[in-house]
Amino acid sequence: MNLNTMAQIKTAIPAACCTLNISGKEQERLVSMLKALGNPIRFEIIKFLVTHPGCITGDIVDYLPIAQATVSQHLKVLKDSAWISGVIEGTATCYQLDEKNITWFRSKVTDIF
Amino acid sequence: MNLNTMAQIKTAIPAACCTLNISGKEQERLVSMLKALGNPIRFEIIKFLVTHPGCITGDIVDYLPIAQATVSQHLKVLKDSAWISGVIEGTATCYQLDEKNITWFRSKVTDIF
DNA sequence: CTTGATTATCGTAAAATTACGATAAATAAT
DNA sequence: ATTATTTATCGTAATTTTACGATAATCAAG
Repeated sequence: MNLNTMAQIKTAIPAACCTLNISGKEQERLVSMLKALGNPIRFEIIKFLVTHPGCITGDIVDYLPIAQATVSQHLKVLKDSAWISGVIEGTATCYQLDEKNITWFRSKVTDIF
Repeated sequence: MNLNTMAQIKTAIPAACCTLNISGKEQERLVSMLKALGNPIRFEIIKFLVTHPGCITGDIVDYLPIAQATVSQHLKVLKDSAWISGVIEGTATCYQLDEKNITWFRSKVTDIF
């Protein structure tokens, strides 16, 4: 195959703006993170944690217009998808961004898009 | 405020790995895109379109293990969130990635994460 | 030990999503 | 004109998500 043929192929099948070169468990993990963040309340929680690292559940409950039980449920989704981690401190739980996984998310998105 | 005070603040409130500097309509748009992509079937459709640009609905239906009506519904979600665009060609519809919006998505993610 | 504070979980209701078959609409082919 | 092809939409069922109050569990404070 010479350069001319390559050029023809490039004309026939234009290069996409992204590769989406991902599969298997990595893809599942990424889709899970996308799904978790694709909710307005959970997105706000992540934003809040940027400016309030190590805050406790009650702080987030005070900030949001929804019930404590619902906030706890959203926190669980964010924890399960590895956006955040929680550290039990006495009777409270301190939450913070899971920087390692967020870095992974960022690099995966920039890799495949 | 001198450098010493700055250092103290930096110790007290460590810089987060991300800024999440987004709000309003932009945030809504991003959350909508995240939500749409946070579904295994729709993620597969986007992957398929990378290697099959301009393919028609029927091609995607053949590729996926779900009914035509369901595929059409997923395509609508992807269209509404601007991941893809469709061009009617006779009785068929050709779909392709919405490169402009995908580029916007990529740059927003790299901006705020 | 009792009380108060904090949070996760349970049970459940409401809303949204996902899925399908059937059908309609639009165009192409005969 | 009739028939075939293709896709979107409608109606609806099943599943999942989201939300809430009530409760249980855990620890701190008195």
